[in-house]
Amino acid sequence: MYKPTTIKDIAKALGLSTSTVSRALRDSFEISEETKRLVMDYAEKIHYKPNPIALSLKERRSYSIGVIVCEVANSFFSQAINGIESVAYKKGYHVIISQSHDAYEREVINVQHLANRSVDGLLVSMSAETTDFTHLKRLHDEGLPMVFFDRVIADFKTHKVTVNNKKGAYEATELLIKEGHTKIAHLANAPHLSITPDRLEGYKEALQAHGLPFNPNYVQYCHHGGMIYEEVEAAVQRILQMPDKPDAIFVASDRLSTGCLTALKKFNPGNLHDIAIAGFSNSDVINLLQPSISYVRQPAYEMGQIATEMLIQLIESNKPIKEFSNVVLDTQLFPHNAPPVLKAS
Amino acid sequence: MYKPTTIKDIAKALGLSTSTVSRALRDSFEISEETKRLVMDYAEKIHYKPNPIALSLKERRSYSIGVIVCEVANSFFSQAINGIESVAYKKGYHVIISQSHDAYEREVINVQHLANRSVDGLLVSMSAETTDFTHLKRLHDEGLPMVFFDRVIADFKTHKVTVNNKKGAYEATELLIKEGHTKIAHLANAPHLSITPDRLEGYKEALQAHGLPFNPNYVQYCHHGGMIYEEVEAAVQRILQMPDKPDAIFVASDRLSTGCLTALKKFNPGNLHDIAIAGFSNSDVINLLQPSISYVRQPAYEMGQIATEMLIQLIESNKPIKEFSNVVLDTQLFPHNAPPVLKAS
DNA sequence: CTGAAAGCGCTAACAG
DNA sequence: CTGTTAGCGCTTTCAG
Repeated sequence: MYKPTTIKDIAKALGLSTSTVSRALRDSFEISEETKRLVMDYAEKIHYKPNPIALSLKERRSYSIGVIVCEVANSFFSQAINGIESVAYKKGYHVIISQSHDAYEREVINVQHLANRSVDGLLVSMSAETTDFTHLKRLHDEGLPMVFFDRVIADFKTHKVTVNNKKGAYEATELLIKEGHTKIAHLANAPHLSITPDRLEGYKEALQAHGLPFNPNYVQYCHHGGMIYEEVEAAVQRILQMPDKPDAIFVASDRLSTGCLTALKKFNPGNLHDIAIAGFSNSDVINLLQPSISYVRQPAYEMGQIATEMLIQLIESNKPIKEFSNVVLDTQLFPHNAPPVLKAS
Repeated sequence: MYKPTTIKDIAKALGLSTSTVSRALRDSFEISEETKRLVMDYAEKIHYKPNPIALSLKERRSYSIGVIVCEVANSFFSQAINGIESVAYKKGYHVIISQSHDAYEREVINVQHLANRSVDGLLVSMSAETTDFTHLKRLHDEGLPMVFFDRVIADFKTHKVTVNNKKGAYEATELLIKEGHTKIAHLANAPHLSITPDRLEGYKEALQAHGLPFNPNYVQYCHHGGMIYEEVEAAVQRILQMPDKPDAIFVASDRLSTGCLTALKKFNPGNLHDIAIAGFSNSDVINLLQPSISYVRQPAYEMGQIATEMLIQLIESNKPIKEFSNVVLDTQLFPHNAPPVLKAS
């Protein structure tokens, strides 16, 4: 059994009291240099490390923050996590990641698991399935700091970090229009996700601005956000089989974009450039894909950083915060013939 | 400030002692049904949740395991993490992920951070830069359970989970040979990583088995394992500019594979099928890449699962374990014209 | 059946 | 300058 050395061991070995040892280790001014040296040297020698759990219990905080995303095996989220981690570690916090796999039940369990006082705050991106927010609301009401990013909840009084989804969608759709496409379908994410209506709106506005009709049948939803490939394939198939077959698709997310390409490759192997694609994606191999696609990239790393800074500020503030900000960053559009981005952050 | 309810609050509210409440909550046989009901109902009503930190302090364990990988934004590792998470959560453990970014210093800091009694065990995949293992050795000697996966340390007495790297490399190289290539270069990972000599060996053996000469110049190392794109690009450039220019490349890892393709696309835009590629990769969009490549896939999810099961077994064993196993799984080869894998696990 | 008290490792008044 | 004591939330003897 792992039995780490404690302050008591040092005290006993040196014939001092635990409080003296504690103070010496924290370099307190009320301890003689001589004793400090003695204690420090001995602690060093036996590789003493304070027990963070005891500290947490005393200080009533764990210096850890929980992150809940749908999955880490997704470029957007893994980049966001890199951003989260970079500021968390810099400020002395651990990061505990958990995945909802876009399932409501998993989300509830994980949130419960993380909460219970084992994290000081939560960074949340909603699962695609979730429509009931009481599990989060309750914890938030009890005082657990939370910051939402990417997939947010509209009426939740806390900080949020998102991108301008409407604008990103508008630009992607407009690009397709400018390339000469007129029958543009939209492969959409789960309907109740915050990002879904925003992106739909941008898509619609771009059509309207360029005098193209909006055809509701052209919008196909994927309720599992691409987590189930078959669902994406079915949606793509519906699009391909429409009487008035689209000549382009605007795709609403990373996983949907790759799923869509896979499906197109399956249904249309000889004729990949039959349909143009523009979609949200943070993949770092997007430039290597075939058929080549235009894509909207979100500043995932920065989003993670900002959300974490906000959360830590919330955690470390001693007066209750009533004013919440909603940071909205811009996306970046990469037409499919643009030079490749060589490095993902 | 977040102030969760404690057992004391319940005791006070109900006019009981804390020990009675504690026992009632754990459904102890020595508490009357009536009292139990009273306590349970009230606890439910105020959403009482035991403080896991206090529990950890008492039980001297945290029910959390630390994972250290180079980065999560890498298909192999994010899939492995999914496997880790799936068994960890099932057995009631939290997973704390940290990334070394293939830098020695980060690895040391993170391992220290995780250890110190805040995790019950460690799941480790070495950083590409690390050559000194004392930070891990010491913790292990002090009794912290550890399991290595993928990138292991040869002389470290603990459980390990790897794939048959030599065989995977052999098969990939052989495939290139069977396709008619005779001048096969090898884009290799950092030299001191365990997987590097193994994969090099498989490459060499395949050449030899088919009567091809081994040309040491054909082996180009990337000391940062692809984390720095420029390094990969330079290596690819050296390969392309060789007097006896190779007609194929066997690439040793995920990040190198995509980096290699990006570089080829840059140097050779018109002539992508000039050089055939076969490489290790767990990307789920590999079938969409252009130029298309053959790839060796590792059972990342299973590796994560097995490693975690072993670790938890180590943690929960009360007698010290002296016999360690080295699980070696098989890789799977996908020729570049094979039907696509539709779902990543 | 229930309560009082000790202790997990650490810090922080409070005394000397 | 150093020691004693109490307490963070919880479980667990040990006493009733």
